[in-house]
Amino acid sequence: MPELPEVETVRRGLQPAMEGAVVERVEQRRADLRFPFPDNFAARIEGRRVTRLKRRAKYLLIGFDDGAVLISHLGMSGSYYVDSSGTVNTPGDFHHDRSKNERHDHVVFHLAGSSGSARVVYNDPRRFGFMLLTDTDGLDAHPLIRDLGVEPTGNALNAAHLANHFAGKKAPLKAALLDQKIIAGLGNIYVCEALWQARLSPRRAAGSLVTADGAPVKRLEELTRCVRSVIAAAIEAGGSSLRDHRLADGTLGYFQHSFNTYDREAEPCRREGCGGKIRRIVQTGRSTFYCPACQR
DNA sequence: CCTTGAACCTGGGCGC
DNA sequence: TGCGCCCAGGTTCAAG
Repeated sequence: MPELPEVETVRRGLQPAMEGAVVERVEQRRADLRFPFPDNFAARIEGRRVTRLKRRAKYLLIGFDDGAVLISHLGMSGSYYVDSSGTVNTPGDFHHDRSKNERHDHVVFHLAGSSGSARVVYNDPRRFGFMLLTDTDGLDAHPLIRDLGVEPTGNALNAAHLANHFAGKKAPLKAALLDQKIIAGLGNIYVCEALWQARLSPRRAAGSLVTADGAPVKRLEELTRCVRSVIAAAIEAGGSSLRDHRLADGTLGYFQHSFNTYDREAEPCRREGCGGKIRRIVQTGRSTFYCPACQR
């Protein structure tokens, strides 16, 4: 469940259980996910206190009291869940049926916190996710972090930044917005949704939104606002829950009910007075959903 | 430089 | 019921 809003939702869900807690034991149940685990992975974390839970783009960053940082990426199917049944006040509502998935519980963090013990479990059927270790000082220079573009939250994302990167680009807007070196954290769903909001065709060349002297045109400013608002709304809704993925606290995000394009092929466009039909095309090997009638 | 396609994995849905 | 095919929220690497 992994675009930026989902990872941010995971971060918020894990924070109460993890921040300030001591990792007493780590069960690493296989040698690799997408990449091999770091050498002595469990040993390097056991006994450490979690100081901070952060996020950069789609990366979850778990900081420890010795300066170590665990970089966790959820790939396509990674998820975390918290089992706090050792605590006094157990919500108890997260005990949904996980039986068929348990064989994909690859890592279990056993935590001791101020309010009792908890297990944080990482589950990932397709194993496109991974965990790596670095340290706070080296984090910004880490190859996975170094080249990331701006966060689509906050002020870093603005039309001038996009104009710089879009100028002269023939690549379609869909591809340009998915490029993590320009904006970090957008994925297939939210790119489709932002383009619908901005009434822009995913097939339009990115460079067509930049003037000859490199300035953003009005519609690029509008696109910037749409990207920011779609991401903000999705975070607010707790992300999207597809294919029954759960959030860290066992609940479901509900932004999928707000989709205007994603997975709505042949359904009517929801724009007032448009009357068009959502179409599915394939761009760079991935589905794009859009309304050819109102997105130009 | 750029764009495209395949690869990495498992599981769910659909047509036959 | 079963099999084969297509599809899935991501990223990387090779080839043209």
